[in-house]
Amino acid sequence: MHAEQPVRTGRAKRLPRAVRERQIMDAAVDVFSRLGFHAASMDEISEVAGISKPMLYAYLGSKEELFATCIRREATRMMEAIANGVEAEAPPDVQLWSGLRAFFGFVAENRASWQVLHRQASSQGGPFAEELADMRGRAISLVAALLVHSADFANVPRAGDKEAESLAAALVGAGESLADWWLDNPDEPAGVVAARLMNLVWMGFGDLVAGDVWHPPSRRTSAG
Amino acid sequence: MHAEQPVRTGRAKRLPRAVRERQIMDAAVDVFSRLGFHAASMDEISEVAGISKPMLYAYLGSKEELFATCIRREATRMMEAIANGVEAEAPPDVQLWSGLRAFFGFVAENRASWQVLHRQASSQGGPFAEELADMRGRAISLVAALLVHSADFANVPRAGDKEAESLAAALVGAGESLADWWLDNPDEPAGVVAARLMNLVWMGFGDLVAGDVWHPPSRRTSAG
DNA sequence: CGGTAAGCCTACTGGCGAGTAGGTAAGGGG
DNA sequence: CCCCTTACCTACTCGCCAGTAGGCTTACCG
Repeated sequence: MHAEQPVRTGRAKRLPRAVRERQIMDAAVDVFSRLGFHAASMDEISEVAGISKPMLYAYLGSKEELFATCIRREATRMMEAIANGVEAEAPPDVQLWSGLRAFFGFVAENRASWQVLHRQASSQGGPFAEELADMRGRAISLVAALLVHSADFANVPRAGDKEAESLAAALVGAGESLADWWLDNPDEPAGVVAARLMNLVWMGFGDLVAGDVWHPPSRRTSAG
Repeated sequence: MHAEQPVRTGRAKRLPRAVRERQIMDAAVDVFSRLGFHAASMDEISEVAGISKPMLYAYLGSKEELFATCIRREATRMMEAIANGVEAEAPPDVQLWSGLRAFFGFVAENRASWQVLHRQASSQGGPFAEELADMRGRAISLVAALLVHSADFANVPRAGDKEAESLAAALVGAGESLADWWLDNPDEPAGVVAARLMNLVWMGFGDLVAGDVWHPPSRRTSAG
């Protein structure tokens, strides 16, 4: 978690704009993630950021603009983390596995980012939902493409696009939900949780209850 | 969807309390589902309900109480719909299948209820989250129990409770997410969407891309 | 060592919305 | 037919919060 320093007695130290903007964004993500868009006040954000309210407006514009900017930044961070984690040249199951691991790794180290993305953004009807739905749509498309590629890979007639997309939506939702559950039950490392989801979606309950599980290929990459 | 009559010119007709309370609850679910808790105003709810604001307070208490009551009512309705749909004496896969079908059927016919439950309630930090998390927890426990039962059924050493619970959380999340996706892509009937999720979680991608699919019992005879 | 611009502040306004005070109709039992 | 309880209303108060006006201070550049 972040440990913002709310010690704001008197005037704040003079800092270059870029640095302040970063601080403000960090504070905003923190507050939005805890309280949600409406319940969060610009006063509180400015306090957490360690500056006064007019600075918020001078640098980041209105509350809505600030929130949208937060979503965009955090969404980009997450997508990049996942993209960096995926082993693009590996077979489909390993691609999915590496993607899941990267996702849970990101959530583990960015709880606030995750909360702001998953809970807050999706429940506000404003222009934020677009921003968020857009990123979510890209994630779903990515997974859907992977599914279609899996079918090609296995020399099986590819399913309809709608079917792949709906399955991808279900998988993305399962990941989100499991991430939420994990925040409430943080006993186990990211890899274990990711492996569970991998087994669920790749093997299915039918195989799991029969004792068949999916294993990652024996470690070929030292990066693991 | 509901078609509330906002024709409120002058005094409302005199009605017994129970009937009014019902109308108010319907209006509240409608407005909360569209706007979320904070953005919804008591003025708008009273207007949609066709009565004046003090009646809200006289009958349903504060805004928070009203919201909590809405969640409780809709959650109960949904759980009952699912419980009625599940074939309790059937084998595990059929139980899961019938449960999924009941769930998607409920969502299809109660969009507003679903929105209020899934999006609004979970994102408010207040006492509502408890109400909602409670029901969601019951749903997850139910699914987890089904999973454990599946393992017993198949004579396989049962997995840890944590494992079953996390898998159940993933499944519930997949259902929620797929339901949301479905609302944006309402081309297909509930049964088809339910069948997709059933296949995903029971067979897994690994089997699906290999061409193995799960069929409901009526058609299973020809497959075996 | 001044001038100026960038960074920062205190102290307000204005509106929206939760919740209430206090009063008016309408049905129903005596 | 009259009264009283229950249903219902208009018209407020009051606090919170987004957004702003207008002024102070400090670093850097010439």
